[in-house]
Amino acid sequence: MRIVFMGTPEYGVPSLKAILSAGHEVIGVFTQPDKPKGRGNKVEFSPVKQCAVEHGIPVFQPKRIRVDGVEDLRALAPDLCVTAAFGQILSEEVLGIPRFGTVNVHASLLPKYRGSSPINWCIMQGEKVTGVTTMMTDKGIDTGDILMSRAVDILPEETAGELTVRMADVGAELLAETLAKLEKGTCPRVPQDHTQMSYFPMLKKELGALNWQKSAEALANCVRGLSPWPGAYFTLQGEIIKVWSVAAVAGDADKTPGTVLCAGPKEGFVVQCAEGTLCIKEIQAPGGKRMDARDYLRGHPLTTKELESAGNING
RNA sequence: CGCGGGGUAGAGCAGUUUGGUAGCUCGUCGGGCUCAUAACCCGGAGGUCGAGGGUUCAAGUCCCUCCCCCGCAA
Repeated sequence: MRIVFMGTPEYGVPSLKAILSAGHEVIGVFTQPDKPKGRGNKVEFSPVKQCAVEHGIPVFQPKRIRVDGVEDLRALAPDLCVTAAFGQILSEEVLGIPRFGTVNVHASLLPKYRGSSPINWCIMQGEKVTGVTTMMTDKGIDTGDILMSRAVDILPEETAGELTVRMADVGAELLAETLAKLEKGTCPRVPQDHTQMSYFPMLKKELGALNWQKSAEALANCVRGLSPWPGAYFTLQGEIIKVWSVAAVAGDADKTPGTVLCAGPKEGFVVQCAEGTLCIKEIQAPGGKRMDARDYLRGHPLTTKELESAGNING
């Protein structure tokens, strides 16, 4: 088939490669425009664009595909469009261009976890299992008919970043199978059970503020689910401390949530939560690099006063 | 040339403003004390202060160049 692929971050790359190695003709790749990125504001290609360039595939980078990408897409006259974390919403006009429609590789078991960051939200909600779903895109957000899906276990300590890498591969496999079945005309297609749906919004920085009024368990999920981006954090002595890894410990110390129970190179860094206590393992101070919380405390000792007053440490 | 923080002992930091023989916490090694310890006491090793050049009687500290790390914004 003549396929147009749309995707942007790392997550989409395995899917693009899967389409290619399945022998399909990828006649164009749409990806987000190049933007100055990172330190020094250097312009960098998106991972998907990089892959496309390596394979000599024409790249299109409209600011808004439904406005200034329509003509390019129409000119390509694709049989099918495939999207995987493209980052733009397709209009009905765009969806109407490919003969056989548009297939999306979504990183959740639909109709649960619709939205742009399903992997993060699954972990934050404490899910043990998630999955990938291939679906026909329609005008709603992740509301189209389901083609195929495959479950993926969420490992106990797994971060969103790590899980994303695995999901991208599973998604690529599932996509290959879906395309094969579509070609043969044997692909299942069932509408979503909209009564079972859930939708989660885009990630915001503020989501990472650790709220000690929650349980240690919930906070641990939050840290995992927001790693590596946007990251969880709390403030200490006026500085934002990014939290990379923690461990929820059962048992209460009968203190106000937010109280630092201990903080030292030997004792470790433990904070009282609404339920249970949270051992803070890896942190990162402004301008510094990621390090063991105990290493940080060697150079930044907390006074007894700070140790005993709740509220000195908060989101 | 987007904004900013930083590179000092194995680890984390102070010291740089007001140049003058390098310090703290921890680890490590040796010894001691204790039923015991994330405990305590005594002693020791370990640093070309990111690199190069300059100013000076004297540079971690002042000036110039370069390399590397990190955060924000996007």
